[in-house]
Amino acid sequence: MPELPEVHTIVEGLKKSVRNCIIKNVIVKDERLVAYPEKNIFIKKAKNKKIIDVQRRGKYIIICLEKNNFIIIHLRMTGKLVIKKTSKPYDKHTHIIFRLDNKNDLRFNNIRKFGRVYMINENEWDKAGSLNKLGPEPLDEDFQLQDFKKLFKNRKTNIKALLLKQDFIAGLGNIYTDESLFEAGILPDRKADTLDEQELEKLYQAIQKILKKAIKFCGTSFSDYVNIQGESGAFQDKLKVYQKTKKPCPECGSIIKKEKIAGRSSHFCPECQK
DNA sequence: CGAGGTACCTGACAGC
DNA sequence: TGCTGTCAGGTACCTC
Repeated sequence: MPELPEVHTIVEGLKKSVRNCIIKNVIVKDERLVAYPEKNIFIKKAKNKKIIDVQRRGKYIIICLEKNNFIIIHLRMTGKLVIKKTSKPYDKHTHIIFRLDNKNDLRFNNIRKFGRVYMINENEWDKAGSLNKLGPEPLDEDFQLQDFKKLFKNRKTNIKALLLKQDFIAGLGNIYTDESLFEAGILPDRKADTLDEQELEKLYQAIQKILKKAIKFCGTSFSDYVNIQGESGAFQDKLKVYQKTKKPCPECGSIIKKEKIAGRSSHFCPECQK
């Protein structure tokens, strides 16, 4: 489900709802989702630990526990985190339950079971998927235009594939790459080394603008909800090309096209994007 | 290293 | 109604 703005929204919700709670128990209904360490060790390590804070890096959710332990969650395609009263029955797709000390559960729902959780200490960042290999945060204040331009040195692949690579830049997924490329007027199959200085600047500005706007609207929800209380985001109403195949471009009226690029369906305006 | 394909899963929807 | 095929917001792993 989620890209950077959705994960950001979820993390903000988690800060309000689980900070200072103690994890009393963990119930794992499908151990495939526990990537590290082994299920029983995971449960043992999480038990009776206090949640100090919740943070985000790329699309990873980082739940900071006392004693420098961290629960890392990646939602992948269909993952959701919800707060439910402990007394409420589980959803069909609830696979991991963190039972808290305030009569609430933090539940990890995951239709397609692609999501993963990790439990690490301060020396185990390399155990949490590709968390320690992520590229820069696009909204980091220190991430300036010149840093963005530097990333493009010697990169020859198409721009869509590059923006989707989490070790190139963190947090962008299929929605926001398509929307950012439209905003910047760049076709998704352009080779990265053909972008001129002006186009790189437009793309840098577009990514910032789109992500900030999506965060403001609490992300994009299609059939799913986004935030921890089950409320929808609203950015889906602001999308200009993503899932607008055969609809008129909001800028020029041309028909929006969809093509498979970098293995993902890519939406673009053949007139506005060059 | 880069690029491209496939695997992992379930459900929704289109077309017959 | 029900079958089949395709598609889905992501990433890991394999091969060339």
